[in-house]
Amino acid sequence: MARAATTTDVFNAIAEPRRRELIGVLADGREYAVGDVVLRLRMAQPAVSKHLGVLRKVGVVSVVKRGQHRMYRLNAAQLKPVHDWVKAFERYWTHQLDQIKQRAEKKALERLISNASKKKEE
Amino acid sequence: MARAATTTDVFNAIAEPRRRELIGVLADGREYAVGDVVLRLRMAQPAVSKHLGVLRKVGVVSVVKRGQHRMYRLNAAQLKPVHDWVKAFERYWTHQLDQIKQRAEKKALERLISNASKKKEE
DNA sequence: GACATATATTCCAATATAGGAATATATGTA
DNA sequence: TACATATATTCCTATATTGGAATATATGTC
Repeated sequence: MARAATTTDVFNAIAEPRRRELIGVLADGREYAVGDVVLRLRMAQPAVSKHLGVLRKVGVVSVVKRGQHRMYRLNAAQLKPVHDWVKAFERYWTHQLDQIKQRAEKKALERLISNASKKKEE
Repeated sequence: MARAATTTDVFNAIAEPRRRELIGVLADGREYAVGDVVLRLRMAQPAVSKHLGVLRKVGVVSVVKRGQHRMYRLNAAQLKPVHDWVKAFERYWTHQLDQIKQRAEKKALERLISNASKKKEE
């Protein structure tokens, strides 16, 4: 089996950094024509069209035609699954200094143990 | 250019659902041998080893040898970039009912406008 | 040493990609 | 109609992937 298509789900779609940049441009909630994005990101037009196509397929952006322009708008709600998933790990880095210290000490201890066992094994 | 390697960064690494499942197993912060994960997820052993290898390369898990076992542990802090990125869009879905209503109305209005302009263009 | 267990690595196949270049398709305008 | 603008699509190439099967590499135990 090959790697899952980028259009499989949001996780695959946002793995590509250019697409995250695209989303960044649309992040203010306003609609943008393809050309606007091309100018802002200085990306080739076909690249922008293709990336927007991927984002559209997973529902992260929506399009409406207006004259010869296609106006793209962010559909941020589709990013929620990513947020939900990663939010579960929030506590590992939000808990303040004392926690960080605790973890540093724990890590140092683990390193000692790890090194000790490595030496034994070599 | 081909798609970026899965080991390029966390975003690419977590795009694969099996790897998110792996992370899910390690989510309690305890360490697990490869065999433990194989049993829990009923995945083939080589698959587990490979996926853990990817996660290790991007720093999401760490390993220590212990006897014939390799104990993997989650390094959740490495997931922070994902959290930071997606957190910027939080407001789009966390704001309560009245906000959702507002958005629905806005959307309905936009749809009217969009349809109107579509009709003009056809 | 012989054998079992735990894990990693290699080889294979099929597949989807991203970018670039060229081209096609609308649409607007004179 | 002819031309310009905006956008999408097609074709190309190089590359990395995932899973499976087989195999290699520790390590533990008798």
